[in-house]
Amino acid sequence: MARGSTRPTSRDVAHAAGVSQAAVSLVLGEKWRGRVSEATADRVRQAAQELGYRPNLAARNLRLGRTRTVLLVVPALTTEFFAGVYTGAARVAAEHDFGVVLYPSPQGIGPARDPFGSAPAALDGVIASSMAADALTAIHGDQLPLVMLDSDPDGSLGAATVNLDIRDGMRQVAEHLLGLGHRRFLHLAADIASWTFDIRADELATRVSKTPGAQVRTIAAPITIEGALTAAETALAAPGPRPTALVCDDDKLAVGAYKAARRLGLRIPDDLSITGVDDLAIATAIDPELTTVRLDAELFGERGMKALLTVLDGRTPADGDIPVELVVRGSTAPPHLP
Amino acid sequence: MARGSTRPTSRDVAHAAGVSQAAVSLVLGEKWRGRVSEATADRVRQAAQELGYRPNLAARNLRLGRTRTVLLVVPALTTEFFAGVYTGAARVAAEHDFGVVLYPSPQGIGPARDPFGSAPAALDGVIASSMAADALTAIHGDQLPLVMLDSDPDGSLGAATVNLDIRDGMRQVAEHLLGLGHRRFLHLAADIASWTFDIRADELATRVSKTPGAQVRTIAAPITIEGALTAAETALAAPGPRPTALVCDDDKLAVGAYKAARRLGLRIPDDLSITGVDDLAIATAIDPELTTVRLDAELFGERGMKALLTVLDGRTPADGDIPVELVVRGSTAPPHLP
DNA sequence: CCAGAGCAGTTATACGTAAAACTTCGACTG
DNA sequence: CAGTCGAAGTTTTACGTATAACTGCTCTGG
Repeated sequence: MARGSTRPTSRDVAHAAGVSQAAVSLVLGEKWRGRVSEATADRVRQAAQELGYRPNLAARNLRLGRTRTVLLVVPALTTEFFAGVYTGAARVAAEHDFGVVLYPSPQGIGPARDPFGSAPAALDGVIASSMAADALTAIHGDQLPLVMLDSDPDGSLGAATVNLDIRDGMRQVAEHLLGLGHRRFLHLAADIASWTFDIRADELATRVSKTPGAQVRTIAAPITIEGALTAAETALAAPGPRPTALVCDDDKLAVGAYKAARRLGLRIPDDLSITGVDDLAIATAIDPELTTVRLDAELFGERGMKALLTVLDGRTPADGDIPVELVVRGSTAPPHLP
Repeated sequence: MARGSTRPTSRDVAHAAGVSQAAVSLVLGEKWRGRVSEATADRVRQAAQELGYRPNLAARNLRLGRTRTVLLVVPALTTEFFAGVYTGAARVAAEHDFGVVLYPSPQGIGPARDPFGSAPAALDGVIASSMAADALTAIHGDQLPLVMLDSDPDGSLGAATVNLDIRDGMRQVAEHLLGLGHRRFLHLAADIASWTFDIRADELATRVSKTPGAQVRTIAAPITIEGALTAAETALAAPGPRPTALVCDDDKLAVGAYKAARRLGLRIPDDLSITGVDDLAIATAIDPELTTVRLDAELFGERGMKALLTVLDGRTPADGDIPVELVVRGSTAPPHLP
């Protein structure tokens, strides 16, 4: 109060309590057992309370060389999926007295100024989605303990990986549709180079090729409703026998596919079965509701944070993919025989 | 390199370049005009490059007492709306060499450990959505320069405000529906206490009450599809004359209303006209497409950041609401006469 | 009666940076 | 030729914290 408008420091608290700055640090750091008397500790806490003291993080971070803060790098925040990942990661972080800061890979902001350009000094580690891998170089995460989400375990040198078992998810989709009798597949793929999408394509192709008479064609589209709409419309309107099942890499693409089908006068699921991946809110907002692979985003975030904490602890995280589950709804049915 | 695995400091660079640490700071801080010769500056830059030097942010922040980092506080990241706000804010921030960090008001994480508990020392300012006002106390934003988004200009003591002209948006909705001939309105309101929703209710009630024979009933629901579905279903199934127009506080609520209508066998827009607010992706994903009030989220973020920069500059930001626009689509039509 | 051991603190230092204040030296001015 | 000035640095200090190392002081056991 006496020093104008600057925030009180531990020295101010010390002065108010009639002790040294070191004593304040000991008491507030909960490291005072056997060093400071109960009575003095009370005085210190009282003084800190009255002055509204809060430690200066910059100073603490400098002193300790650690920040108990990790960065979560995600693709542009376009869906609630990464909101779930954040929630899970933040929950586990809180249990270990860590904080999580979000860095959505900026669209159109460019590398002009990246807020974490020199952040390795201010962060203890990074959790990054492989879909935002491009942002990683800008962030210089190389110097930091790093956990990759949904990334090729072999390709990510040294970094720990936490993956959803998306291969199994795609297996479930393929078996569901093949079991219904579908043979002509169209795969509406995301046009992003990422392990998680490569796996989808690979698994679908593998399963289909094992079934006699079944075939799959793949088209790529940007993960936006409009992009998917355009791509699906041209593919479905193409000459030759029309596919009876449209497998989409995620729910957004599926929504675009719905719109394409509507434009072409195709009925779902009678003329065309459609599946997605994610199980976002839109999956049940559309009519008919979407058959899709449910991904547990929160668990994904939790596992990512736990893995990072393990790395920070100097140990190697055990791996093991996170199971996923096919949710069958109204957008899939046996194909109409021509 | 010689010092083991620790990151190089400005002192290491100085040693490598054969100058003092101060010289390094001058050169790299671009403050060396007339203080250091061109040749020496080159040597310093070269050495920094070779060592891979990057300044320690904690030390810099401590020294300067500023961080050029602001915090954006948003409600739980459930829609792409706040992704747009972030994008806009980050773009303006980048132009001024600032960084933006996201703090999604945690759901279910509780105040156990909030990563910004003592952050005032590590942040220069805060931009907060009024929908996340509860998180603000946890963040102790009171001590920091603060800009509120969509908050009551009178109620937010001292803090600057940036608002969407949502009152005008609701006026457009009301006039559109009244013009179509609707007289029995149901208002599906968000159950969050926030200026931006209060204004919606107030404006709608005002406009409707000015029209002879028109009336509006209001029900509140959580801003989730399920919550809206339940609330809308009970309200629409209630005895008495059914409303012909359902005005929703945002697009998510509208999606819930669509599902309720579908369950009750009501056709949109023949039996029921529905409107939303936001113009999210789902607005055009559903069938029929939703008549809604388009909010320019990116512009909102830009204006918020600009206002904060003005405050940080010691000046008072000029206000002026951001215009919004009604987008008429297929979910509204004249009421069927009974 | 004195060595040693707790107790209850204090003093001093380091983290890495930015910048104010100082130094050195040659060139120029009156 | 004394004095001044500018260039090109260097030395020093401060930011606020955490903690290692130190200081008295009081007991206690042998």
